[in-house]
Amino acid sequence: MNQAPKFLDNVSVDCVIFGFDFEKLKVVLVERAYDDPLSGEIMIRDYTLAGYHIFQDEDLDNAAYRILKDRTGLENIYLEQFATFGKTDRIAKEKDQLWLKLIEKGFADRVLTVGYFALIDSTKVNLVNLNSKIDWFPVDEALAMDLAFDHNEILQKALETLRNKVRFEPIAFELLPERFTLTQLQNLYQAITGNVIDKRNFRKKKLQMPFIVPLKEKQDGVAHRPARLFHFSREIFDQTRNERFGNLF
Amino acid sequence: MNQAPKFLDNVSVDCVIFGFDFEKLKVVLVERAYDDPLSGEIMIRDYTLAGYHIFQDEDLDNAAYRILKDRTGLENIYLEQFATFGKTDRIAKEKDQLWLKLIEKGFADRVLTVGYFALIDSTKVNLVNLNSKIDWFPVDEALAMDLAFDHNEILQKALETLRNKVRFEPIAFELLPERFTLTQLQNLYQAITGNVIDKRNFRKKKLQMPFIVPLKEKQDGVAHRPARLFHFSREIFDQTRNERFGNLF
DNA sequence: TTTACAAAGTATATAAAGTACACTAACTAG
DNA sequence: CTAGTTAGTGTACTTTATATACTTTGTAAA
Repeated sequence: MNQAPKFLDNVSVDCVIFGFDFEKLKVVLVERAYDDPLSGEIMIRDYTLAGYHIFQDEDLDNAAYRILKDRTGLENIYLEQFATFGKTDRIAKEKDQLWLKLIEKGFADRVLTVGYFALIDSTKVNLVNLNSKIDWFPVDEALAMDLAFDHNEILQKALETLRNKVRFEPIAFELLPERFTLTQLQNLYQAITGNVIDKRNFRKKKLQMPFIVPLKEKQDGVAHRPARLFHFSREIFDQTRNERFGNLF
Repeated sequence: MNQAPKFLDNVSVDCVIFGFDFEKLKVVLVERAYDDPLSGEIMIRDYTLAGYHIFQDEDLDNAAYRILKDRTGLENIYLEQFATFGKTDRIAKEKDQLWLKLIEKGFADRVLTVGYFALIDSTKVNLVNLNSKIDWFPVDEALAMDLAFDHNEILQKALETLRNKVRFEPIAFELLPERFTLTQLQNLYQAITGNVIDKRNFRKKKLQMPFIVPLKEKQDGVAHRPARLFHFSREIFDQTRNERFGNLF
């Protein structure tokens, strides 16, 4: 509205970047801090998702990829749009208004944001500080924090989408290194869904999925019997996919 | 950008309104027509989804509900946001540019649109002409037409979302009258998914779902043995829902 | 009132998938 | 060589999915 026409006025993108540390599901948050330059008083200190505005001549999906690359250095990452948030009061909290006044001057007061979630192998990434501190947080902790804007809601929805999708699509592998053990995979599913899974049944089922291919290598550097490594073959998955059609409510 | 600040500049909403005529899945399309006022030559004559701009002080979801009410007169309809479309060239086709120049003067040249799909009992609705003709079209025919803007893509994505969701959530009932026969339900599933379903297995399964409750009434006015009527009880569904957790890729 | 038509309604056997459950094997570290 | 830790495995049972064809019940027309 009152900005050089470099960005779209009423829309932004927020990325929920998920990772897995072999124990818990994690998410990338960016610190939002403002200290009064005179008194030094802490006025705002909290966290946001990784978001940004959209350039005029930029495809929506590309804006999300750009944010992801800027923050993680990574390209060719699993990235999926999951929802758009457009309540009129989504940036109306007091601290958010203060922030917009102090820092992000000149943007419209009505901004919808398009939410994307990314799944990354967090063993491969070094988060990039662009002026603001950035770090991994356990998703459950992040949800218990008072995040900026409506980012709690966005994170919650991203998590729900992930929980649902992981049941029907082979996307969990995006959160693991290329070579992983079945225990790691099981722990990942447990971390995402919050359910406890029976080990023998889990392994039986995975072992009969042809796209989960056993490798000759085993883990090393562990102080116990090393586990066999596996990898997920998308080629085999695509070839053998069969759309069971049981459920139909 | 160059409009009184009544609408958001860079965002709109499009509704994919699905219905079912007991044979095929249908969708509401709105005619987009422009005849040269001098020569009378037909310059544009095609169809769009039901869309509109978003008011400054209007929640995104409400914009979708408003569009739905304006076009169908109905409230309390099943409505779900499914995706946001933001390619830079999504309104760049020649006829779309012509349309924007002739009719929708003054809107930004970069507009993202948030897609919603609605499921309505089409026996209950009279579509409302607001200047433009509006009608039901079989979804397969609509997809074969050259719709305005990127509306083919939007419709396609809506259909995919519906096809997926109908397998895991009891939403198909939204497309039927309150009281329906099992054959109607089966035809609906077949229309949505494109699959043929075995009658005996289908009925066996439905009859053991406690939330599909048989009524005493039967069909009438049919020239053959009348079928028993059923209705879907959301209360029973909510009480008896059990989240099976088998699939886990 | 009989007959033809049309859709409703029904059962069983087999295969596949999900679930519950506890011990032995292999490796490392001290 | 012993203790500690995780890897790895099989069976019985239950539930769900799938394949398959004939009888019943109503209307309409002869």
